[in-house]
Amino acid sequence: MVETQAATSVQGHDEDCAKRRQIIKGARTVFLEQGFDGASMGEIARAAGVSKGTLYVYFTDKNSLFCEIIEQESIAQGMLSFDFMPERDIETTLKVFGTAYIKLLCNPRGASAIRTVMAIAERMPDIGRRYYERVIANSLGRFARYLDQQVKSGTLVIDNCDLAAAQFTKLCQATLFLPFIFQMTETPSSERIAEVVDSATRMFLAAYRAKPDDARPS
Amino acid sequence: MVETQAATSVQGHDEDCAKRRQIIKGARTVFLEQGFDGASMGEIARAAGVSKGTLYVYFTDKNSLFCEIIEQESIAQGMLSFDFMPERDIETTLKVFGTAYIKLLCNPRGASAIRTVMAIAERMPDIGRRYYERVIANSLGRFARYLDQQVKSGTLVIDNCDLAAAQFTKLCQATLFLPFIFQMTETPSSERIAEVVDSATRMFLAAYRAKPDDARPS
Amino acid sequence: MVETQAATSVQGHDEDCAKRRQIIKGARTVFLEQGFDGASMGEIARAAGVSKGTLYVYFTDKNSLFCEIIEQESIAQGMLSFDFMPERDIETTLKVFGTAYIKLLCNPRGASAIRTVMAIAERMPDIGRRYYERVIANSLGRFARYLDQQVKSGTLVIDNCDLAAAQFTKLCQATLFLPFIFQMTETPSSERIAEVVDSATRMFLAAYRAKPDDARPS
Amino acid sequence: MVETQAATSVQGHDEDCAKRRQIIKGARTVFLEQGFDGASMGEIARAAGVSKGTLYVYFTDKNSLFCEIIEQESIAQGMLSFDFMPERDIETTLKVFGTAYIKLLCNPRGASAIRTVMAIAERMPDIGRRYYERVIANSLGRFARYLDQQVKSGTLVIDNCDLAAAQFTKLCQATLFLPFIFQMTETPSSERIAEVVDSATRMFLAAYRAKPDDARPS
DNA sequence: CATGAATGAGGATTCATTCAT
DNA sequence: CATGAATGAATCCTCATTCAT
Repeated sequence: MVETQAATSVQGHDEDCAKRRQIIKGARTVFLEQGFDGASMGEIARAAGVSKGTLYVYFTDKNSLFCEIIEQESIAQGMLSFDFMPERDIETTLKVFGTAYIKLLCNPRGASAIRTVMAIAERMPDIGRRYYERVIANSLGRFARYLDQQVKSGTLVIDNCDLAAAQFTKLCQATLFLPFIFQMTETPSSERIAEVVDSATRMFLAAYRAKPDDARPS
Repeated sequence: MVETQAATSVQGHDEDCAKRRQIIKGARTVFLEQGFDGASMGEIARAAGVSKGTLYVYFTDKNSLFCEIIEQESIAQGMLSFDFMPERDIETTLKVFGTAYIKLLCNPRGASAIRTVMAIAERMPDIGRRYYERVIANSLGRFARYLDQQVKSGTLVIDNCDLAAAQFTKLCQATLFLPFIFQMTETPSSERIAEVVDSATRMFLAAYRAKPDDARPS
Repeated sequence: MVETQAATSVQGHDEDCAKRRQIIKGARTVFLEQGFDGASMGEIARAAGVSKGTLYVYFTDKNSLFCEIIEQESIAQGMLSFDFMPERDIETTLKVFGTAYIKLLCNPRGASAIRTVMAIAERMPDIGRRYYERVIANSLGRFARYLDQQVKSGTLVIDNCDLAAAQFTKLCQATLFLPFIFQMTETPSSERIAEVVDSATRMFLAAYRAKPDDARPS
Repeated sequence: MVETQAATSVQGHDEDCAKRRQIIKGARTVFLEQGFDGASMGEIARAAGVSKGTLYVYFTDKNSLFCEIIEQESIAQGMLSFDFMPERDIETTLKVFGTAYIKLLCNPRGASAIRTVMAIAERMPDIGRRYYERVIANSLGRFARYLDQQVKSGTLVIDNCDLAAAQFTKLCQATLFLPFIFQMTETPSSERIAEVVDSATRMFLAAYRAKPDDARPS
């Protein structure tokens, strides 16, 4: 109510007023738990602690509320990104990245988002694409560029860095992701993650690390 | 309602009479195309060419019909399995298996099933688990046993064959599976599949093929 | 349940089975009493003695139920038509027709239909047009053709029979129709109707009856 | 909220302060365009350029706002009335009046008002009655009094001037009003109006003009 | 007074399920 | 057994109305 805030508080219910955030929070819970069809606007309203009518003050319909949730979720996950510090040795970098990546994928929230988006991707392809681009392609792209640098600096020998990036992330998922997403296990322990990521790193480096002979072909 | 029918009508409707199969066929189409919530019993009845009432003669409710579909689908996919001919050289075996595996995963039917089950796994965890066991763990298990044999026969050196099996299948998915399931691309071409599977095979063998030195440590 | 009926009973819920008629009856009451927007599907269901769901078995939506009501109503009113017996003397014919016409217009049911259709004509022009053609233009047209005959037979001298027909029906409405439709009065008594129709007839004949001189211009 | 405004804000909101007029203007547009049920308070607020809350400062509810609109509209139309200059010859007077009357009835605004009121008359009979009295009975009454004068001055011979007044206005509507209100045609052209009004005038005078013989029966 | 955010009752519509035939 | 008409609960969404500021 003071002048310093006046400029931003005028904006009405379009940006990020408290109610809107409150709704989004409730909707995220319900949508990610129940999926698009499983979630009802009534339940969302209850979860958010507002009336059903209020939902429609902030979002034109169920669809657009859902899109907003996925959008935010994908931005949030896309931002959680991984610093590839070029000066650090490759092995450590791979392990740190792989571990962080798996922890993102194999926790209840990340898995819910993936499941929910995957489920709806056939009927709402745009949602699927946006999510893929924001969350998956984005990390993968940054990782691929890191690999590029390493190739240029002679540490690695890789033909197709995009493929290599995908390969590494896939290797890290090995026995962890699918069992988790199909509800076979709880979130994997740090030990199991470390084990799988170590193996992935070894395999990756075995395939792509520059050999001494490569460097000195003369 | 007359006696002439009594004999046949006694047998019950529990096994696999034609009507039941007909219903399952229609339901599979609709469930896999639309997902659990998207499918309506009316549409299923229409697709199966029976009345809505008949659905309830064979299945107690929508839920149990869905379970049956997924059960059958998972059995069907689990049966489509891969012959690991021990006499064939490893490289070829890996490539043949990898290619078949990806073709199974990245075609509309396989993807629909995975999507559908993944989507529901949070609300119906049993379904998720059964599917995983039947379809994924099953193939993976057989592949792991094949690797075991190869380890025993000295062709490969693998510490954890379950992990290795998962690694190979994951490597084969590298750049193919997710873009497909998130609707970024159509079913990948044979060429692209071959490329990715070849790279996976190379990487796998680089890591796990027995080196000449390994064999003669004595 | 006997064979003689088999052929017609097959038709399902498309033609005029009892339920459908029952729904239409209830819907007519409610729609004509409350107008399109004022009527709720719940109230219609209650008035028809069926469940809300049943309404949608027979009609795709509120709109099409409404159209059906108006269609039927307009057909019913259009069929109530007026015999113009050429052999009867004109004066009697006009009085009989005028009286019947006003009784149609100025009774609760006819008025409700006109009101309801008029109200919706701006948003659903097709409904307005169909109703006008079926109910109004139809009677008017037949009356105009009767006048034509009388002109040809020398009894009347009329330049524009369509205009004349409209004029007569309007004259008959004089002080009756609007007060009734705006709820100023109950259905007018036969005496009042006779009075107005007599006056209309006199005026019409004063303007259009062939004078003796017209017939013998020689 | 400061004292400077106190003085003016005391006067209450009952009469015709600017805000109130502003609301009425917006509401008229929306109500006449969409009908009572079709109009939403939100749209009215938008059309009036005030907040929804303000509507309820000036009017207790939607109903009473609607009544006010119809009231004002009926007054406005009732005032648009027709000067019956006694010195002008009857034929001209009738033609001028008939033409003005039809132009009032058969233009979008007049038609909207009639349609709107007619539509609601069954559910809100008072509204119907007030409108009839103000708009229809009023013009008709003044016209009837004019006819009275003409009867007294010997120009016309009319038994029931109220009936005659209604007859003339009805004759003028002949082929024009109903087709227009049922959306069969656009606003009729001046030529068509002139044609119908001329015919009405001729017919009216043929029936009611004093004949030379009438005047000198003695 | 003026606002507009918030409400919740009510409306149209869908759909899993039942039941008389 | 097979049917399909009938149901009514549940869903999304709208809108008149209220109230704190």
